[in-house]
Amino acid sequence: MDTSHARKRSAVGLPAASEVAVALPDKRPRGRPRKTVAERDDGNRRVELVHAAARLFRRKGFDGTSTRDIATAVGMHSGSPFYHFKSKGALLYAVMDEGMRSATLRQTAALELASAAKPDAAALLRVLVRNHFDILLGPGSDFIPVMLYESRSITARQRTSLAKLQSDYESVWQPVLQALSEQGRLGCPVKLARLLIFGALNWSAQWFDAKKGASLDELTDAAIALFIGDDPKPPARRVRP
Amino acid sequence: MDTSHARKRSAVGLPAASEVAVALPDKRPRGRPRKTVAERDDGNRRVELVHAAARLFRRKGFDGTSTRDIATAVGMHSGSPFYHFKSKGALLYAVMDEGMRSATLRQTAALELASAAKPDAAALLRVLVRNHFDILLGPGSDFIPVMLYESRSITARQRTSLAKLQSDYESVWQPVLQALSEQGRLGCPVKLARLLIFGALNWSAQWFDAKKGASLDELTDAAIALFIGDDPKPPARRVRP
DNA sequence: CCTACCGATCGGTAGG
DNA sequence: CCTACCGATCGGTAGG
Repeated sequence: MDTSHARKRSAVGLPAASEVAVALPDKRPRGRPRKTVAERDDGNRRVELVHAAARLFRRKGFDGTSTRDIATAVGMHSGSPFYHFKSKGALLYAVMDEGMRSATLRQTAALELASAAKPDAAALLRVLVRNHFDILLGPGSDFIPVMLYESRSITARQRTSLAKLQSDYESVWQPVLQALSEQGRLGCPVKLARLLIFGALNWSAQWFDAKKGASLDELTDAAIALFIGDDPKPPARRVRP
Repeated sequence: MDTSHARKRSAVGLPAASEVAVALPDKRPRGRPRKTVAERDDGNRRVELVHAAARLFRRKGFDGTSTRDIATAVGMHSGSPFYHFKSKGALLYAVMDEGMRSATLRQTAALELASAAKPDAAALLRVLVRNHFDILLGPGSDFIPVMLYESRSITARQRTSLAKLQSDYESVWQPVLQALSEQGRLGCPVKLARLLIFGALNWSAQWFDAKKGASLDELTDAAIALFIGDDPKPPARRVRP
């Protein structure tokens, strides 16, 4: 995990004009030192911006975050984010796009891994739910909450693109829910079940506190038990004695 | 339902200065006509402001709504809302406070009404869920969504007051959930069940569309079936043949 | 990516 | 509740 966006540019930049005093004699290699290729500006300043934006958009909302806030968070000056993104809205969309793609990839991988054990549908749902909680509440989990709670601020065109990504994410769940429904363990139509279940999970972003209350494992147990009943499931494993 | 906030004040106000030409001779009863007592300004301009604020805060968010937007919505000029509320944040809190009090009152009344029939806990849960959907998605239902999705913008002190009101609302549900839990129909601890159920319900504010898809009755059936299983429940009643 | 800046908008207030 | 206004802040841009 890259945490380099914590450094402040100004701390290693040129001295302020006021410190340079009058005019320097015209030596050749003066001014801003040319960066050796890919030394500082290896192009993932863009990635840093997206991460900082995700964190701030989540904490203060899109409208409550200024592009200056974001610039400051990565040690840039106020106009510089617009060198990387043509607008504040483009930054928001980048957060959402990255969040959705990464979430779908993680779920697909988790499902593939779990499939080796020939699990039943309930076990697969458990995998999806547990992963969903991790995506939503785990470390560095600002992207999906922003996606969920700031979608009001994207354009119609962006909304269309995002709907495609959301549908990709849903389609990972679809066969699992379908199987459970056919086993009579869902209690209501698949489509409504998906919406209600996503709601129950997504809402946790509003109240979950990693430092107290249930763990993500306990949360997963509770959700599965609530949705598909008290069927075969491992005894509640508690980490602390 | 009062819809008078749709009228524009300017349409019945004084002509603009440019239309009055030079100086009028000093007749006595000129200028703004004195309103007969309680004719226009019967003090519920405040209520209109809260309603307009609720609608706008929901549609555009707190930070995305200007006090000028709200003033315009009720036919006031830009500074006038501050005659009724000392700040924009006070308006937000008024929306949330009103929303929570009204929700708790409605649920308490519904529960009292239903209790006449000596219903079991599942039937009571159905009443609460159905009412919750109505509060959240029915006509004029902007207050609770604002409360749910804009709480980031209130002060710590306001948050404390609001927590009390939220706890009042939860305590209406508590005995019902407790009873279901004791009957072994909940599948997980009451506290987690409440959080997950509220999540499933509250999330509907993000996707529910009154003009298509399930009705509130169907939604209620689905939610109950998902949470407490396929137990005694009336056959799904469809309005359309 | 910085510097310097622009026009627009915002919450809020004084004084009537 | 209106009028007239203020200082602050905002997204964004030109020009380097």
